Amino acid sequence: MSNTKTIKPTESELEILQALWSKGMATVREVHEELARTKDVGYTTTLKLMQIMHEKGLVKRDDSMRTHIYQAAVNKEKTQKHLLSKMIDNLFGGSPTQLVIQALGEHKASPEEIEKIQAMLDNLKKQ
Amino acid sequence: MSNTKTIKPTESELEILQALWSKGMATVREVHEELARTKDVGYTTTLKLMQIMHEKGLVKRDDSMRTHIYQAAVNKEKTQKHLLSKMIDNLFGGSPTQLVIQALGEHKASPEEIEKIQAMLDNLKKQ
DNA sequence: ACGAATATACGACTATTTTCGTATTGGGTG
DNA sequence: CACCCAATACGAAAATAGTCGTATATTCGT
Repeated sequence: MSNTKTIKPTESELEILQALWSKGMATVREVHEELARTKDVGYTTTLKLMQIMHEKGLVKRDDSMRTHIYQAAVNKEKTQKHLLSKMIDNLFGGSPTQLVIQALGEHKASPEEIEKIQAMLDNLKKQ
Repeated sequence: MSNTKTIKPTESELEILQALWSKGMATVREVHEELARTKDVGYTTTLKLMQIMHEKGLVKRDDSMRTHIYQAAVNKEKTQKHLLSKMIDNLFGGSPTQLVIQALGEHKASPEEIEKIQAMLDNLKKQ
């Protein structure tokens, strides 16, 4: 009960989370410059977004200094799984298998990767 | 190519598309009753949504009769692949394998489904 | 033929997300 | 110290999504 807080970052929030996941810790400026590479957006927009994310608990920050240092407060894998679930529900009629089949059918995987998945499946079958 | 149109249905629109994909053709009433099974929403809300989707070109309809008949105007597999690709790029560093692993790790698949995926992987390896 | 049921159209209201302008504050530099 | 730059705070507009009430039209049963 305590957790299971609905992780539901918006599209823009996800972009910021990605930047933070890859950087670990970062200032608003750094995150903004990362976003600005692919998107035309103002600095204060990024700032505001990150402030809102802080209120929502999506990011943590150290504001003991004038320039605040942010980091993600939500786990990357958890977030991935959550959004994956959403997609499975919304788009694949609740069937993870359908999603997997589509993903593998469309996007080429190397033999090594295929082995990796097969190993995982073998493992799953044993349970 | 008439395509390259950004397929970006909202969450509610996706629910409706799912109903239409499974039914092929359906009235607003039929779609609404499908949605109402899992969601508390008014009939006119569903109607309005479907009208908007019609304007956007997400659905087609035959309005030659009083009760209009709707059907999806976007292909299911294409939509799935499109959104899947986006997610792989945005959230899984471009690695479909990572996505597959997450999906299988979180969501239980039945032994039959596992077999199905394994068969597919075997097939992929042969190429 | 009339009333009930059911359909569409459409406007408007709410909520959420995204955007940015402007004010203010804190430091560093000359 | 005075000035300038970079940073945060904050309000509010703009854009998008979702909701539903109500008006109107059509069909159907009796």
